[in-house]
Amino acid sequence: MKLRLHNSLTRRVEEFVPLDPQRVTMYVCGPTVYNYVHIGNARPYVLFGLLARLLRRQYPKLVYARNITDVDDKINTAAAAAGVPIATITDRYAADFRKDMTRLGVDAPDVEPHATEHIPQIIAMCERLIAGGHAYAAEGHVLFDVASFPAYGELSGRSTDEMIAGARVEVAPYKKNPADFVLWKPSTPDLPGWDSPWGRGRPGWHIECSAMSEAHLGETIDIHAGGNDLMFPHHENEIAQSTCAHGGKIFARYWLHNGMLSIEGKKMSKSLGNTFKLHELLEKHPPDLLRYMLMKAHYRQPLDWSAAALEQAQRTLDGLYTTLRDLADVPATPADDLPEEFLATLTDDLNTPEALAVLSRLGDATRKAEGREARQEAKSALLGAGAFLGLLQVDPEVWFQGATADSALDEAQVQGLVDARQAAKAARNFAEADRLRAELHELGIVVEDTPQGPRWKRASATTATA
RNA sequence: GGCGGGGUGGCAGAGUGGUCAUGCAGCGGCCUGCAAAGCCGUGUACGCCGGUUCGAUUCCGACCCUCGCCUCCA
Repeated sequence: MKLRLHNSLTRRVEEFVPLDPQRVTMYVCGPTVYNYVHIGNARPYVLFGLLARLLRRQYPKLVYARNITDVDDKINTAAAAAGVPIATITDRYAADFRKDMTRLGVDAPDVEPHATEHIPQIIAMCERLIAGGHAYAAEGHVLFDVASFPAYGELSGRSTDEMIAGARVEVAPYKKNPADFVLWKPSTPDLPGWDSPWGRGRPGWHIECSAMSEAHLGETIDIHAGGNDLMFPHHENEIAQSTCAHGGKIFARYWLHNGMLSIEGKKMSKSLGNTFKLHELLEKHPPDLLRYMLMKAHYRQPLDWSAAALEQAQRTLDGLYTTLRDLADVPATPADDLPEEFLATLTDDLNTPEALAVLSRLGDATRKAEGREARQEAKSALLGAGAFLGLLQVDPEVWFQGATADSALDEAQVQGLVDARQAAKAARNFAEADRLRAELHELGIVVEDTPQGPRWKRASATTATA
């Protein structure tokens, strides 16, 4: 398996060669837990979670870290507004985050470091940077000295000069250079803080990832991933801190960035407030649908979340589940051996749209397979590929008939109508049978006659606008 | 203004120097009491203009349009 990944550092797709196959390391920037995560946040966790799965097949010793940032000004604001300690806020939303990830079928990372549990490492890193001439203390702050790191701006393709020239933010008087950024900042008594050589304070935004990454994965890691909105300044600053703290050693060898989600064609962001909370979507839609939506476009491309797209995805999944339903009598378990063609799509820079195309072909092949063995094999392959993507593991009957949040069905009532229609048909009273079918249709139920008798399902259009 | 993505058939969305993406929707047919599901078949797709080439949607250049980042954000 040759894995190829797009490296933001070189802006090219490169073959992935780990530094040490016995210990492959990956770090994904996790959530800042001051609120529920939205569907856009979920994209990197689903996609890079899939990458971790893929890597683990070849490198069982993978160490995948996804942090929780639990100290931050937005958390302070939320805690102050609620009149509670920040831990009340962060514990709650971190727990919700984990729960939602589980529901979404995202594997837990190997390590889930919390920023507040790495304050000593953060302080130590600040001290090292100061000692190395890459940072300076001023008025209770510790600032990174951008001028001390000539490679600053390499990831995002900006030069320090440009950034200084184009600085739009008000420059704090204690900064040597407008582009210098905060590693540590002072806290007032009402804010959370820790004792440090520079007085009571708290970490800046970027330093925690550098410290946690170092603590759990080492000085040089193989893969660092996150949303492309983090490329600047967050990742740029991480590179600066870590590289300088480690005597110039490369920080992350492959940088992966996912594209942003939009909502009905409009930019989605927390600041604009047009976000869909993941936990709310999970109330309305099966995890399969949410995952399918996130995998439908390549991870580096922008992805528009819309009611129309949700509807299309629902129908596509219905089609695959119809195949599984039609082959319910074929015993099969998800195959561990993934079809070569399927694996090839994913190892090609995680081309999930191609993978989904292959999934459709596998569905087609499953439906067309003849003979007991061939049918079993085909179905196993379909289920196996589906399982890898986190799809198609629901019982088809549950998929089509199971209760959902927006419509609590009276199954006995439905069954009664279906039976009555069957009786009418047997009596060749087709007018009555059609009337009953129409009545079922009113309930959002579609009846299908099969050689084994009638079966029913919810109409696909159950995909309510999110 | 700087940096970086995009413009593909009705919609979504891959990909390729010359044969099919795939899904959804549509249309015709088979099947069906009628449907549904399934099956078979079906569509002058690659922003615009030049260039390279035997041949470009795919490579090069210009242009137009669009999105994101440059400030908290996955």
